[in-house]
Amino acid sequence: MISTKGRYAVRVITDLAKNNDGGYIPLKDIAARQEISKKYLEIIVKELVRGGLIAGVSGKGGGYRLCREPEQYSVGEILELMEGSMAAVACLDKGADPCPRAENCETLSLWAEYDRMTKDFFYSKKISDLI
Amino acid sequence: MISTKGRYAVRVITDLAKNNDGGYIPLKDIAARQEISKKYLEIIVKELVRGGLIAGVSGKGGGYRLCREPEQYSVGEILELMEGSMAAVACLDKGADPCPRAENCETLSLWAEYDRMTKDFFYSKKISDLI
DNA sequence: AATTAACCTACTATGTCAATAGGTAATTTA
DNA sequence: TAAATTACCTATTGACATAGTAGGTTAATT
Repeated sequence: MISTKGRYAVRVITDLAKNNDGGYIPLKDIAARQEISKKYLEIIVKELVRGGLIAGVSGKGGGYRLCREPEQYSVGEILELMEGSMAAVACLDKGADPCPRAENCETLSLWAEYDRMTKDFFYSKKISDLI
Repeated sequence: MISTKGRYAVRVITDLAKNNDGGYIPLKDIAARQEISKKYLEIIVKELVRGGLIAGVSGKGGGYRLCREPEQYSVGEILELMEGSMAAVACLDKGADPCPRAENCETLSLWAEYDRMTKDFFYSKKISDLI
Protein backbone atom coordinates (compact mmCIF):
# COMPACT_ATOMS: atom_id res chain seq x y z
CA MET A 1 0.00 0.00 0.00
CA ILE A 2 1.31 3.44 -0.93
CA SER A 3 2.13 5.44 2.20
CA THR A 4 0.90 8.92 3.07
CA LYS A 5 4.39 10.26 2.50
CA GLY A 6 4.31 9.15 -1.12
CA ARG A 7 0.76 10.26 -1.69
CA TYR A 8 1.20 13.60 0.03
CA ALA A 9 4.37 14.26 -1.97
CA VAL A 10 2.45 13.81 -5.21
CA ARG A 11 -0.19 16.21 -3.91
CA VAL A 12 2.44 18.78 -2.97
CA ILE A 13 4.01 18.70 -6.43
CA THR A 14 0.58 18.86 -8.03
CA ASP A 15 -0.37 21.78 -5.80
CA LEU A 16 2.80 23.63 -6.76
CA ALA A 17 2.10 23.03 -10.44
CA LYS A 18 -1.50 24.13 -10.17
CA ASN A 19 -0.82 27.27 -8.15
CA ASN A 20 2.34 28.34 -9.89
CA ASP A 21 2.43 32.12 -10.29
CA GLY A 22 6.12 32.43 -11.01
CA GLY A 23 7.03 33.06 -7.36
CA TYR A 24 7.56 30.91 -4.30
CA ILE A 25 4.62 29.33 -2.53
CA PRO A 26 4.80 29.10 1.30
CA LEU A 27 4.21 25.69 2.83
CA LYS A 28 1.48 27.21 5.00
CA ASP A 29 -0.63 27.77 1.88
CA ILE A 30 -0.09 24.25 0.57
CA ALA A 31 -0.96 22.78 3.95
CA ALA A 32 -4.16 24.83 4.10
CA ARG A 33 -5.27 23.93 0.57
CA GLN A 34 -4.44 20.25 0.93
CA GLU A 35 -5.66 20.02 4.52
CA ILE A 36 -2.49 18.30 5.67
CA SER A 37 -0.54 19.18 8.84
CA LYS A 38 2.16 21.70 7.95
CA LYS A 39 4.51 20.02 10.42
CA TYR A 40 4.22 16.70 8.65
CA LEU A 41 4.58 18.33 5.24
CA GLU A 42 7.89 19.80 6.37
CA ILE A 43 9.36 16.32 6.44
CA ILE A 44 8.07 15.62 2.97
CA VAL A 45 9.20 18.82 1.28
CA LYS A 46 12.60 18.49 2.90
CA GLU A 47 13.06 15.20 1.08
CA LEU A 48 11.71 16.65 -2.14
CA VAL A 49 14.28 19.47 -1.89
CA ARG A 50 17.06 17.05 -1.06
CA GLY A 51 16.06 14.95 -4.05
CA GLY A 52 16.20 17.97 -6.33
CA LEU A 53 12.53 17.90 -7.26
CA ILE A 54 11.62 21.28 -5.78
CA ALA A 55 13.50 24.35 -4.56
CA GLY A 56 12.94 26.29 -1.34
CA VAL A 57 13.78 29.83 -0.30
CA SER A 58 13.62 31.15 3.26
CA GLY A 59 12.29 34.44 4.51
CA LYS A 60 9.37 36.65 3.60
CA GLY A 61 8.26 36.04 0.04
CA GLY A 62 9.90 32.67 0.26
CA GLY A 63 8.44 29.19 -0.07
CA TYR A 64 8.77 26.40 -2.61
CA ARG A 65 8.52 26.03 -6.36
CA LEU A 66 9.05 23.41 -9.02
CA CYS A 67 12.38 23.03 -10.78
CA ARG A 68 10.88 21.89 -14.09
CA GLU A 69 7.71 21.92 -16.12
CA PRO A 70 4.87 19.69 -14.85
CA GLU A 71 5.21 17.42 -17.91
CA GLN A 72 8.74 16.64 -16.79
CA TYR A 73 7.70 15.10 -13.45
CA SER A 74 6.66 11.46 -13.41
CA VAL A 75 4.65 10.14 -10.49
CA GLY A 76 7.07 7.22 -10.41
CA GLU A 77 10.14 9.26 -9.56
CA ILE A 78 8.26 11.06 -6.78
CA LEU A 79 7.08 7.80 -5.24
CA GLU A 80 10.48 6.19 -5.59
CA LEU A 81 12.14 9.14 -3.85
CA MET A 82 9.68 9.13 -0.97
CA GLU A 83 9.25 5.41 -0.44
CA GLY A 84 12.90 4.63 -1.04
CA SER A 85 11.93 1.89 -3.45
CA MET A 86 9.19 0.87 -5.80
CA ALA A 87 9.95 -2.83 -5.77
CA ALA A 88 6.91 -5.09 -5.53
CA VAL A 89 8.75 -7.75 -3.56
CA ALA A 90 11.93 -7.83 -1.45
CA CYS A 91 13.90 -10.03 -3.82
CA LEU A 92 13.45 -7.55 -6.68
CA ASP A 93 14.56 -4.58 -4.60
CA LYS A 94 17.67 -2.70 -5.59
CA GLY A 95 20.62 -3.87 -3.56
CA ALA A 96 18.89 -7.09 -2.50
CA ASP A 97 21.32 -9.95 -2.25
CA PRO A 98 20.63 -12.44 -5.04
CA CYS A 99 18.19 -15.20 -4.10
CA PRO A 100 19.71 -18.69 -4.34
CA ARG A 101 16.29 -20.08 -5.20
CA ALA A 102 15.72 -17.73 -8.13
CA GLU A 103 16.18 -20.53 -10.67
CA ASN A 104 13.66 -22.81 -8.98
CA CYS A 105 11.18 -20.17 -7.86
CA GLU A 106 7.84 -20.65 -9.59
CA THR A 107 6.59 -17.25 -8.51
CA LEU A 108 9.51 -15.00 -9.41
CA SER A 109 8.33 -14.28 -12.94
CA LEU A 110 4.92 -13.37 -11.58
CA TRP A 111 6.34 -10.73 -9.26
CA ALA A 112 8.70 -9.51 -11.95
CA GLU A 113 5.80 -9.02 -14.36
CA TYR A 114 3.86 -7.15 -11.72
CA ASP A 115 6.88 -5.07 -10.84
CA ARG A 116 7.36 -4.07 -14.46
CA MET A 117 3.70 -3.23 -14.93
CA THR A 118 3.67 -1.02 -11.85
CA LYS A 119 6.81 0.87 -12.80
CA ASP A 120 5.57 1.37 -16.37
CA PHE A 121 2.32 2.75 -15.02
CA PHE A 122 3.76 5.25 -12.58
CA TYR A 123 6.69 6.39 -14.69
CA SER A 124 4.41 7.14 -17.62
CA LYS A 125 2.03 9.19 -15.46
CA LYS A 126 3.11 12.83 -15.39
CA ILE A 127 2.10 15.59 -13.01
CA SER A 128 0.63 17.45 -15.97
CA ASP A 129 -1.87 14.58 -16.29
CA LEU A 130 -3.20 15.33 -12.81
CA ILE A 131 -3.88 19.05 -13.16
CA MET B 1 5.35 -4.26 -1.09
CA ILE B 2 3.85 -7.75 -0.92
CA SER B 3 4.64 -9.41 2.42
CA THR B 4 6.25 -12.79 2.96
CA LYS B 5 2.94 -14.14 4.20
CA GLY B 6 1.27 -13.40 0.88
CA ARG B 7 4.18 -14.63 -1.18
CA TYR B 8 4.70 -17.78 0.86
CA ALA B 9 1.00 -18.57 0.64
CA VAL B 10 1.14 -18.46 -3.14
CA ARG B 11 4.16 -20.77 -3.01
CA VAL B 12 2.35 -23.19 -0.71
CA ILE B 13 -0.65 -23.42 -3.01
CA THR B 14 1.63 -23.80 -6.01
CA ASP B 15 3.60 -26.50 -4.24
CA LEU B 16 0.41 -28.40 -3.40
CA ALA B 17 -0.71 -28.15 -7.02
CA LYS B 18 2.62 -29.30 -8.37
CA ASN B 19 3.07 -32.21 -5.99
CA ASN B 20 -0.50 -33.38 -5.94
CA ASP B 21 -0.66 -37.18 -5.90
CA GLY B 22 -4.21 -37.51 -4.74
CA GLY B 23 -3.29 -37.74 -1.07
CA TYR B 24 -2.39 -35.32 1.66
CA ILE B 25 0.98 -33.59 1.70
CA PRO B 26 2.63 -32.99 5.10
CA LEU B 27 3.76 -29.45 5.86
CA LYS B 28 7.22 -30.79 6.61
CA ASP B 29 7.64 -31.70 2.95
CA ILE B 30 6.43 -28.33 1.73
CA ALA B 31 8.74 -26.54 4.14
CA ALA B 32 11.69 -28.60 2.96
CA ARG B 33 11.00 -28.07 -0.74
CA GLN B 34 10.31 -24.38 -0.38
CA GLU B 35 13.07 -23.82 2.17
CA ILE B 36 10.76 -21.94 4.50
CA SER B 37 10.55 -22.47 8.29
CA LYS B 38 7.83 -25.01 9.03
CA LYS B 39 6.89 -23.08 12.15
CA TYR B 40 6.21 -19.96 10.15
CA LEU B 41 4.33 -21.89 7.48
CA GLU B 42 1.99 -23.20 10.17
CA ILE B 43 0.63 -19.70 10.60
CA ILE B 44 0.12 -19.35 6.88
CA VAL B 45 -1.59 -22.67 6.22
CA LYS B 46 -3.84 -22.14 9.21
CA GLU B 47 -5.21 -19.02 7.52
CA LEU B 48 -5.48 -20.82 4.20
CA VAL B 49 -7.54 -23.56 5.88
CA ARG B 50 -9.69 -21.02 7.69
CA GLY B 51 -10.27 -19.24 4.39
CA GLY B 52 -11.38 -22.46 2.75
CA LEU B 53 -8.57 -22.55 0.19
CA ILE B 54 -6.98 -25.78 1.39
CA ALA B 55 -7.96 -28.70 3.62
CA GLY B 56 -5.90 -30.32 6.36
CA VAL B 57 -6.03 -33.73 7.99
CA SER B 58 -4.20 -34.72 11.18
CA GLY B 59 -2.36 -37.91 11.95
CA LYS B 60 -0.18 -40.26 10.00
CA GLY B 61 -0.84 -39.98 6.30
CA GLY B 62 -2.27 -36.55 6.93
CA GLY B 63 -1.25 -33.19 5.61
CA TYR B 64 -2.80 -30.64 3.30
CA ARG B 65 -4.37 -30.63 -0.13
CA LEU B 66 -6.16 -28.28 -2.46
CA CYS B 67 -9.95 -28.00 -2.49
CA ARG B 68 -10.24 -27.21 -6.20
CA GLU B 69 -8.37 -27.51 -9.46
CA PRO B 70 -5.34 -25.24 -9.89
CA GLU B 71 -7.15 -23.26 -12.63
CA GLN B 72 -9.76 -22.30 -10.06
CA TYR B 73 -7.32 -20.46 -7.77
CA SER B 74 -6.51 -16.87 -8.58
CA VAL B 75 -3.40 -15.31 -7.09
CA GLY B 76 -5.59 -12.34 -6.17
CA GLU B 77 -7.82 -14.23 -3.78
CA ILE B 78 -4.80 -15.76 -2.05
CA LEU B 79 -3.14 -12.39 -1.57
CA GLU B 80 -6.37 -10.77 -0.43
CA LEU B 81 -6.93 -13.49 2.15
CA MET B 82 -3.40 -13.24 3.53
CA GLU B 83 -2.88 -9.49 3.41
CA GLY B 84 -6.42 -8.71 4.51
CA SER B 85 -6.75 -6.22 1.68
CA MET B 86 -5.44 -5.50 -1.77
CA ALA B 87 -6.22 -1.79 -1.77
CA ALA B 88 -3.47 0.40 -3.23
CA VAL B 89 -4.25 3.30 -0.90
CA ALA B 90 -6.05 3.67 2.43
CA CYS B 91 -8.95 5.70 1.06
CA LEU B 92 -9.85 2.92 -1.41
CA ASP B 93 -9.78 0.20 1.23
CA LYS B 94 -12.93 -1.70 2.01
CA GLY B 95 -14.63 -0.24 5.06
CA ALA B 96 -12.67 3.02 4.85
CA ASP B 97 -14.74 5.98 5.94
CA PRO B 98 -15.49 8.17 2.92
CA CYS B 99 -12.94 10.92 2.33
CA PRO B 100 -14.48 14.42 2.46
CA ARG B 101 -11.90 15.63 -0.03
CA ALA B 102 -12.74 12.99 -2.64
CA GLU B 103 -14.42 15.54 -4.93
CA ASN B 104 -11.43 17.90 -4.87
CA CYS B 105 -8.65 15.31 -4.80
CA GLU B 106 -6.55 15.54 -7.94
CA THR B 107 -4.87 12.21 -7.24
CA LEU B 108 -7.82 9.95 -6.41
CA SER B 109 -8.44 8.86 -10.00
CA LEU B 110 -4.76 7.98 -10.32
CA TRP B 111 -4.86 5.64 -7.35
CA ALA B 112 -8.18 4.21 -8.46
CA GLU B 113 -6.76 3.41 -11.89
CA TYR B 114 -3.74 1.75 -10.30
CA ASP B 115 -5.93 -0.15 -7.89
CA ARG B 116 -8.04 -1.50 -10.74
CA MET B 117 -5.01 -2.49 -12.78
CA THR B 118 -3.49 -4.36 -9.86
CA LYS B 119 -6.65 -6.25 -9.03
CA ASP B 120 -7.22 -7.15 -12.68
CA PHE B 121 -3.68 -8.47 -12.88
CA PHE B 122 -3.75 -10.66 -9.81
CA TYR B 123 -7.28 -11.95 -10.17
CA SER B 124 -6.62 -13.03 -13.74
CA LYS B 125 -3.46 -14.91 -12.77
CA LYS B 126 -4.24 -18.49 -11.83
CA ILE B 127 -2.15 -21.01 -9.96
CA SER B 128 -2.21 -23.18 -13.08
CA ASP B 129 -0.23 -20.41 -14.80
CA LEU B 130 2.59 -20.85 -12.31
CA ILE B 131 3.16 -24.57 -12.59
C1' DA C 1 0.89 -47.65 22.71
C1' DA C 2 3.68 -45.30 19.55
C1' DT C 3 4.07 -42.36 15.86
C1' DT C 4 2.88 -38.81 12.88
C1' DA C 5 1.09 -34.56 11.80
C1' DA C 6 -2.20 -30.89 12.25
C1' DC C 7 -3.70 -27.38 15.36
C1' DC C 8 -3.51 -23.89 19.15
C1' DT C 9 -2.03 -19.93 22.22
C1' DA C 10 1.29 -17.04 23.36
C1' DC C 11 5.39 -14.29 22.96
C1' DT C 12 9.07 -11.18 20.94
C1' DA C 13 12.36 -8.39 18.55
C1' DT C 14 12.65 -5.22 15.02
C1' DG C 15 11.11 -1.86 12.17
C1' DT C 16 7.95 1.40 9.88
C1' DC C 17 4.28 4.81 9.86
C1' DA C 18 2.43 9.01 10.83
C1' DA C 19 2.98 12.21 12.90
C1' DT C 20 4.32 16.08 16.97
C1' DA C 21 7.52 19.33 19.53
C1' DG C 22 10.56 22.84 19.87
C1' DG C 23 14.02 25.11 18.21
C1' DT C 24 17.63 27.71 14.62
C1' DA C 25 18.93 30.00 10.34
C1' DA C 26 17.93 32.85 6.41
C1' DT C 27 15.61 36.64 4.12
C1' DT C 28 12.72 40.56 3.47
C1' DT C 29 10.46 44.77 4.95
C1' DA C 30 9.41 48.77 7.85
C1' DT D 1 18.30 47.52 13.07
C1' DA D 2 14.28 45.25 14.77
C1' DA D 3 10.31 42.65 13.48
C1' DA D 4 8.16 39.48 10.71
C1' DT D 5 8.16 35.67 7.83
C1' DT D 6 9.51 31.31 6.23
C1' DA D 7 12.49 27.49 5.48
C1' DC D 8 15.27 24.20 7.81
C1' DC D 9 16.95 21.07 11.64
C1' DT D 10 17.08 17.37 15.42
C1' DA D 11 14.72 14.62 18.36
C1' DT D 12 10.86 11.99 20.18
C1' DT D 13 6.56 9.30 20.37
C1' DG D 14 2.63 5.99 20.15
C1' DA D 15 0.65 2.68 17.52
C1' DC D 16 0.91 -0.99 14.63
C1' DA D 17 2.74 -4.52 11.38
C1' DT D 18 6.20 -7.83 10.10
C1' DA D 19 8.50 -12.00 10.48
C1' DG D 20 9.15 -14.94 12.90
C1' DT D 21 10.00 -18.51 17.53
C1' DA D 22 8.48 -21.60 21.51
C1' DG D 23 6.07 -25.07 23.48
C1' DG D 24 2.22 -27.60 24.05
C1' DT D 25 -2.46 -30.24 22.69
C1' DT D 26 -5.51 -32.83 19.72
C1' DA D 27 -6.47 -36.06 16.07
C1' DA D 28 -5.60 -40.02 13.25
C1' DT D 29 -3.11 -44.03 11.77
C1' DT D 30 -0.32 -48.31 12.42
